[in-house]
Amino acid sequence: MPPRMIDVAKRADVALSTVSYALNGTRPVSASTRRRIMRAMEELGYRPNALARGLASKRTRILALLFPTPERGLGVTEMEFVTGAADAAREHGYHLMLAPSELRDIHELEHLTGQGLIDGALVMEVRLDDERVDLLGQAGLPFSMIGRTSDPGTISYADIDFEQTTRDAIAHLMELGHRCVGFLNHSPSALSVGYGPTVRAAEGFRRAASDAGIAHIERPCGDNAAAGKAAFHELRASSPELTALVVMNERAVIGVMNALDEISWRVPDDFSIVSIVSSTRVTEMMRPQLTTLEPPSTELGRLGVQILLDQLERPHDEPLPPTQKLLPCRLVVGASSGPPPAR
Amino acid sequence: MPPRMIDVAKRADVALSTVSYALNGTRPVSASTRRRIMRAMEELGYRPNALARGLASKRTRILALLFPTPERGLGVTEMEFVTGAADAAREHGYHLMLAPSELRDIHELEHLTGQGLIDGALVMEVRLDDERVDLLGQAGLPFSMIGRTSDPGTISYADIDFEQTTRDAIAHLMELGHRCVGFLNHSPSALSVGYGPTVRAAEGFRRAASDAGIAHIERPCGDNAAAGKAAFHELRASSPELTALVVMNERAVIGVMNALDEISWRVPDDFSIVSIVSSTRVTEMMRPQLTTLEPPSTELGRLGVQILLDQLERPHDEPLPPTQKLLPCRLVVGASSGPPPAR
DNA sequence: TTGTAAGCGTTATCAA
DNA sequence: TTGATAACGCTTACAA
Repeated sequence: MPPRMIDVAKRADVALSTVSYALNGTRPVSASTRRRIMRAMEELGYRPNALARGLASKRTRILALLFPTPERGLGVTEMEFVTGAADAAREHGYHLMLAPSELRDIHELEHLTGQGLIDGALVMEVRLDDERVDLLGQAGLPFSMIGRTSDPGTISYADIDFEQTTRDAIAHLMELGHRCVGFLNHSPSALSVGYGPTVRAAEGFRRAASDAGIAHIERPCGDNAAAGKAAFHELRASSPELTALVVMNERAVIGVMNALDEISWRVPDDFSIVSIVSSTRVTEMMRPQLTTLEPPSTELGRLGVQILLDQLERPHDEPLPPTQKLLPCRLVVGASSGPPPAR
Repeated sequence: MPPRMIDVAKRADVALSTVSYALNGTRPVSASTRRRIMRAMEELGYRPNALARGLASKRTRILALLFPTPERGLGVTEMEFVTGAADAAREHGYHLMLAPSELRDIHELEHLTGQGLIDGALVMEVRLDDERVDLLGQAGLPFSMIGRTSDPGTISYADIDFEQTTRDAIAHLMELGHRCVGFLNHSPSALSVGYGPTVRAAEGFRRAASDAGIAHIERPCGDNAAAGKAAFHELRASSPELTALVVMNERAVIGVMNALDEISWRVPDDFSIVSIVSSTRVTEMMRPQLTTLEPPSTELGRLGVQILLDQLERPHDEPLPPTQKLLPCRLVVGASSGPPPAR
């Protein structure tokens, strides 16, 4: 029912193929015929059929976004990955398809790649050792990651610079005078499955603390308020000299605040808190507003797509050096960090 | 390079079409040939090409999710719409494509619908009067809404029951003894562009208050803490008898809490707050934890897809009564609502 | 129950 | 600079 290319061709009085060439610029077309063709297209309200085009050209201009949906649901940061990626894709004339892939059903991934529906994939929530990445590699499907495996090799990625982020958090606290800073991480299970951010933040903190010449006290912590509260109490019992905490756990940090309340410590007078890799959308909701190292989530989403498209649109014979980028978090000073108490 | 249907046919020693019929169940195939075909498919690792299938059958099994990205970004609730929709789509063997559509670029929508790429669309963030909805209607593309226009007619939708939600909020507060309850809504601009939830919540609150025989005091409010704070002070100045506030504005509610702090009022002893249509993911982060009417976001996303698929998979000759569903929010009692003070 | 063949709407090769 | 026409990989009448 919608006009086809042949209809345009007839109306412009040219061959079908000429319309195709005019449309794609794959071959020179004289200015006058091009004009006629364009007019015909306008008049008919012609839109090229994406399926037919994809079938014939073997390029669909569709990208897949692989995102697992963890038990707890996704947060603001993840939403920003998605919108950033979707925006970037659109700007480049691509579509973004959502592929909710649990790590378990690798079959769905095979299904997806085998369908010939997508030109490439963007992988979110990457683990240090990630089957999906292996599979995509085997499938020969171009892809990039938001995050990275332990050994990315020649795979392109955009990730947060956790080394820098933990360093910045410690530096901020040391400038304020703190000399004993703890680190509250994500859950033990995130750590044990090798979730990238969890592992790298721990390593980064360790190194940064050691470089700064301060003791490093760290703990994983369940992703909920109760766990955060318990963790704080334990941390304080075992390390009473602690004057500040770097927290990479949005759900637990509230528990820490509650624990402080319980012992009538005020933030930041008696204790300082810096939340890392958490959106200000969230930390603004807390009182006092948390000092935060905010991840460039939207930017990471955009970058992930750009990196992928670089691969896709590079001529196949050229060498393709992977693009691997680490972006820093931005320090947003709130009201949860101040000089240590004179105890 | 990947195996095609003809390869399967040859290996199973049947005609190409028989493979197709076996695959789709469009026509009876004897058990034995079907077995041979299945085996051949397995052995070859055959995956049907989605593009070719779509081109020939005029059905792609791809759904579009239309979501505008407002200035402030999307929140947890919106993310849940997305994951719910994506999950439901996958369960039914469909793909979900993200179409970040600003209201302005109606052209992109035309582009999308004209491409023959999608079977139907799911529209998010619907306004009372929404061009996108009009356009989809004209384009003849099946679609459903999460939310609804002022006059949905025969368009299928799943939306929050704002009437019920505001009623529940007021009922909760009245049970506690409150007799003068105010309502803090979204921004004036959301109201003026006719954003569905904003308008309906206001209407719902008005009716519920009137039915309950209490005064209704309401105000729109900018989506940020400063505006929330100012709004509270103004509200209190003009209506000093207020003992509680129903708030449908996640970003402003923190400002209200700050304002209460300023005048040394404690929550809930001196003043109660009920946050409506906001995720517990967010209200759990606040101290005291807010009493909330939590929207069934994931469910709405799922339902939106199901409703759409009902339309799509119904035989075209049958009459198709639209499915229009309103879902209630769930009351989660936190620590921000209690009996009114004995002033 | 199975086979044959005509599309589906493009791209891209080969000629002119 | 342009035109025919063979793929692309499948669905679906129409025949047998």
